[in-house]
Amino acid sequence: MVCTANDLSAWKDFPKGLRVLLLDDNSDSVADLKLKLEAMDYIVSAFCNENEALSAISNKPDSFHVAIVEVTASNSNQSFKFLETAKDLPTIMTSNVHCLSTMMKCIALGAVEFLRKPLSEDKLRDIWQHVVHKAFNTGGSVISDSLKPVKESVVSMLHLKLENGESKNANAGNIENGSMACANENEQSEGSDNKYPAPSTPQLKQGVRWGIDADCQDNTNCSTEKESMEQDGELMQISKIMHSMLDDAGCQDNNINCSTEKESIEQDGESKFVETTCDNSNAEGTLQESQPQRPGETLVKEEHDSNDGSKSECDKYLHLHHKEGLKGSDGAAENPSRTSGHHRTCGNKSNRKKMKVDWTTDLHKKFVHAVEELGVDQAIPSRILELMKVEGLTRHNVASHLQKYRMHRRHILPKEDERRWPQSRDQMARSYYPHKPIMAYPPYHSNHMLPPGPVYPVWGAPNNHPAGFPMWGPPGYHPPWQQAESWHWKPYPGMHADAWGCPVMPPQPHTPYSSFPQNSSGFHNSGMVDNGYSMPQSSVDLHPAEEVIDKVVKEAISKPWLPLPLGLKPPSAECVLAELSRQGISTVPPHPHHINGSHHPC
DNA sequence: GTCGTAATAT
DNA sequence: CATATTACGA
Repeated sequence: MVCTANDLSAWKDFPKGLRVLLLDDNSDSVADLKLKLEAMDYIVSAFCNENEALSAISNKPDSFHVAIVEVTASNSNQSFKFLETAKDLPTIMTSNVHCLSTMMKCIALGAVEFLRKPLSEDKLRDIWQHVVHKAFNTGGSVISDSLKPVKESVVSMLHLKLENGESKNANAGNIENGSMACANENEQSEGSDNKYPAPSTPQLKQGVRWGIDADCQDNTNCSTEKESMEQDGELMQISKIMHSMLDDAGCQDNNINCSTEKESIEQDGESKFVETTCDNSNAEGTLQESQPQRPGETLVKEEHDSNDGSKSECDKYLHLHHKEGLKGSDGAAENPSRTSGHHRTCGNKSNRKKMKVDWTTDLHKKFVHAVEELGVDQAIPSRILELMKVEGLTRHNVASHLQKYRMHRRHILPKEDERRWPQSRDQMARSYYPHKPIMAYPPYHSNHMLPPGPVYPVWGAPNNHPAGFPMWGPPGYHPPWQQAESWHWKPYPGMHADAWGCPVMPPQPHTPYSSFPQNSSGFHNSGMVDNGYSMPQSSVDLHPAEEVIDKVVKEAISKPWLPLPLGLKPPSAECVLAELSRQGISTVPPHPHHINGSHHPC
């Protein structure tokens, strides 16, 4: 066993106290069995007569947890009668007669198992499984008091297992809350022989299996592979129980959804999903637009995706509720379907896993907004995540999105810059001056600057969204400051046309970067190249400066093959050589300015 | 451990 | 395709 010492101790006497009804016409056989069972700490009540046994259970239905009944050619009818009568008692049939039809009949009549005689200790040792099985398969609410302790013990043991063992799943602690209504975390098991009160409530018959899943009602998946395999080793059993519990927990935990089949539930705290899926919590349909639970808060919702029954696969997608209707914003338009679509998709079984975030317009807006608030350079996943306040989003999601976001910006901005400061390329390349024209380019520049024909791939191509909006488009609303969302390509339709000529920027007087540097006096020419010193003040806050510049430079250097900015003529080889030699000659330019001046030759 | 990045997987 | 995941370096 994979148990640790603790586990072993826990398991060791687990069955202790379980009451076994033994029925066998042969007194010798009975005595033998009784001894064996008692040696295993079962409490045995032996009967050699069906009637006695029947009366015993009828008088005290909850006196036993499990029964072992021998069936012989001669007493078969009585045995069957017992079986039928004691339906609520897990009954193991045993016989020397290994007749298939007899075995079949026993099982058909409700026997939980048929054991061939002789009954070795190995066969007897684990009969408790049936008790546990029953305990866990009884409708959660109806579980008998007598079975509760059993369940509790099992849960406790599983706890140990979970905690000590490999799969420490966060939910472990909650297991009992979820599925097992009655379980408690106490480890009370050992000790008295009466640990397990006999069953008092007639319970369901075997059929129900993992009824525990009750919570996950609508889902077919929930029951997926619960095939029956009663007599497997305890590992099997445990495994099943664990799964069941975990599933259950999953269903309840409204944070978690489906996972792919990677049963690993570890899933650390990071990813949680908001809308739970077990369709219990809140019907998204209802509240979706009505009102955000928290202002500005966005929920992410899942979409059941391809959860074909068989596969446990069940990717969900996060969606935000468009509750915060930004007016008219594109948001509304985009996939409405999802919003109200199906919710359910309970994360059944093992599925609680990765979800895809659907970066809808609104969600993206939030993202952008967060980025803006943080400042482009200070926007880091964790902070963004905080600002976004979108449940269910993980840092990874944001990081991933941020990565993409940055890439796009990089692609676009740099070009603009270069256009603006044509020469910069050479200069920078020479490591002249990393120093920037401080004028960080206002993010939105990109909007305007974009070449009429998208030279570069545009991020949120309209096709993405049904609505036809580029997700990036900041259609109506612009966050206070820079619209970093320059992402979108055409925030201001029509305006961008003049990319070059006029910065058609949205009126943003207060914006740090209110005007385009391009024309403005020496912006790049003089200022930038040289010591970042001189210029800086003018541009004041232009924070983006350094970082951005670096990026630009990097880009230019690393991707010389990219089209040069408009109006920029690639430096001729001569030019470059000349420049180099010049520098070489001049050695270290005493004064940066000097160098600058010499720069323009091209 | 987070963050950024790129490669890769889904 | 858009994202997620992973791995690696900082």
